[in-house]
Amino acid sequence: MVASLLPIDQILLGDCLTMLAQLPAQSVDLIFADPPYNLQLRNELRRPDQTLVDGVDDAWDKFGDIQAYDAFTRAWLSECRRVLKASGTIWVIGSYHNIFRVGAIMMDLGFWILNDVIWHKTNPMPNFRGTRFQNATETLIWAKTSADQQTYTFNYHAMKHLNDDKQMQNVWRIPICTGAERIKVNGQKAHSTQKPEALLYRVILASSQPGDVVLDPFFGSGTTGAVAKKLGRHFIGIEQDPAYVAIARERIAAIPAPASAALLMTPSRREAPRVAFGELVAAGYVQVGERLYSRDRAVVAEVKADGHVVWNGVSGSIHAIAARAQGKPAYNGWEYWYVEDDAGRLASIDELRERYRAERLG
Amino acid sequence: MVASLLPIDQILLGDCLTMLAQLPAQSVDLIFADPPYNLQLRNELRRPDQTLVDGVDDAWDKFGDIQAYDAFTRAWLSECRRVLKASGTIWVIGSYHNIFRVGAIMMDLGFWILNDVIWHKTNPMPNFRGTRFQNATETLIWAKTSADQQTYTFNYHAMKHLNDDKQMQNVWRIPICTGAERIKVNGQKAHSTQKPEALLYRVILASSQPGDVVLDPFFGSGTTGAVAKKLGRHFIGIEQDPAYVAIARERIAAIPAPASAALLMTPSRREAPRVAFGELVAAGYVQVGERLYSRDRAVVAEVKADGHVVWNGVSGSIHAIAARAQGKPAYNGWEYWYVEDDAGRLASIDELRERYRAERLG
DNA sequence: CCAGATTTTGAATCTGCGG
DNA sequence: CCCGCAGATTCAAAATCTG
Repeated sequence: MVASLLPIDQILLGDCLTMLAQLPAQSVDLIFADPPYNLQLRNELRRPDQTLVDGVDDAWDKFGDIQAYDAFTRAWLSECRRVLKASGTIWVIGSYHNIFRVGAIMMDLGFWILNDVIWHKTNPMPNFRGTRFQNATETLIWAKTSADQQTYTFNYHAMKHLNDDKQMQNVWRIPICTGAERIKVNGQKAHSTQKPEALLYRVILASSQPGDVVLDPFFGSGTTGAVAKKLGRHFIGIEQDPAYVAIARERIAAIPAPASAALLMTPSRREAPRVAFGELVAAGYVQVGERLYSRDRAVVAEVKADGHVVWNGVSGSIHAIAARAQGKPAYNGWEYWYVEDDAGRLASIDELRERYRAERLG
Repeated sequence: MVASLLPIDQILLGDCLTMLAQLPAQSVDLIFADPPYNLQLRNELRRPDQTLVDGVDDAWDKFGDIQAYDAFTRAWLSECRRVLKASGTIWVIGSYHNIFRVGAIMMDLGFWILNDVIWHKTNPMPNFRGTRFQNATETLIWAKTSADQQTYTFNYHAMKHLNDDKQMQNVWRIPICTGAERIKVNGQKAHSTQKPEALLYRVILASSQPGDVVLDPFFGSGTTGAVAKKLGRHFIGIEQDPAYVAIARERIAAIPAPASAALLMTPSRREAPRVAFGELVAAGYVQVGERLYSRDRAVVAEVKADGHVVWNGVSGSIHAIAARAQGKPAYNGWEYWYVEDDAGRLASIDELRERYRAERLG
């Protein structure tokens, strides 16, 4: 739920640390942070045809020394940890110039890393000098607030669906932000490190629910806000440059209202209403005395009135008996047992449960 | 050149720090280090079929606390920096459990990072619990001894040739070590974390010359020595476990005199980029809530944010719903569904995929 | 002996709720 | 806090088995 005092769907103009300090503790569900990378470019870089590469030389990426960068990193990450709900998670993106320092500081502050996710760019800039491997990646760290944190949002099945129904890996092949998506002002890049919406799409879809509040303390051109709005999430942005704020406001305002909530959700099997096997018996979906079969019919059990089953004289839950019949320490009985229909075919009791849920539990 | 007092092509049995201290300063050309990752596994892990995962529970991966791990890391990296020639470079491999600490300490000691290289495993272990993204990577840091170091070995063209004559990226798709290459003792893994030779092949071929000395302070089963010998380099291994030393000695002794490098090369596999329908949604080629039509418009489905579609209240992949709508066991959804363009004409989603591939995947 | 089916396995910080 | 238990959860490649 949204706390009433939160500056929902707003961009706060000001210094990152100052503005973070004004947010209440444990108030946001998700944080995405794209901090300065502290690039240390020594000279201008030219392509083989001698044209100049337009690199990052913004004032916001200049720090006195590495200690100053560490201190700044520790400060904003500490504030983020305070502001994050107990159930929340944080994403931080960086490159090899800064991500190791960021990751070590996150661990020192108590964050517990869930994954390092590799953004593998499909169209990275070449290494013009032939002096190193082509740098085609940036790294995202996804973490919860502590090792002991019990629950956090991970829309496992949404990610699996996005990936052709196979478990999604921690390597994401996504193009850099170019073309119509890249915001330009007078023909120039409006922001030197604008992130692609496809990247935020995965971050937000994976680790938040519709209606959640997503905080981005380095809002820049507003990609986080734009995708949050498209996916029916609220956002809070912090940005110190008025020009970026103006660009982001205009960008987000132009986005139409999100699609219907149902299309934004991927229900988790874990959150489906729990059904005890005994409920199926009580409701007549399974009869007392009816036989349950393993898939190959080698194991046969009998249903008791209390929802337990009897096999070889042993009584127990569908799970306990399925485990015992296979000599395993545990087993999900819903996937093990079948009943015989009128035509003599086997039907899974998991399908019966699905039918019960649809017909009786809405 | 090889210093005469160096213990060339030998495995030194003993503690890593003690043995490193005995090596002369600026004496080796390349270091590859695979230190303990300090995994902190809390419970046993079982696969969905209840079989037990044989995890890493070796004594050598146990540290008192994170400070002890940092101190150890700083100590062996300092020694490595002393032992490395002014023209040498170092590789360190790790996972998200330790690589951020290792990277930060390397920077603190004065190492200058050249690349972070992602080992993208082609056959990683799944996340059996569905609680995170499948962890399919390990990270290598490649660094020179200081920012001011002028020269170092990088066989740019050898890498380019390995990669179908295109500049090699910092993402390497290599299988984990299995099959005949995986050393077994009494049918059990001889070492719990044996690295594939293909990985060391790239490391050594990229950053050393034939005749150079490659040092590995955590020698383990001796993959570094085996590949160094095959590629005509000298090695020095340090290993504290006599059992591992025996295994590595036998392994390396069985390797014949170096063959021509060309015979050892792993041909790079070119894979046609697989595109999930969800990618088109994430990239805005199809909108959330947009309608998909069968060719005759008799079947209409709606697009969800996760790339599944909804038809008659049933949700599933484009393939599953296309099959279901036709009463078939399976169907290729790419050939079944169409979207309506601005002029009201139907356009195949397969054409959209083609356009996406051309525009986004190069 | 071969093709196809089945089983095995891997550096993993891997559950949640109620009593 | 601990304990018990329902029940959700896997992919690619190699090895082994079967017909």
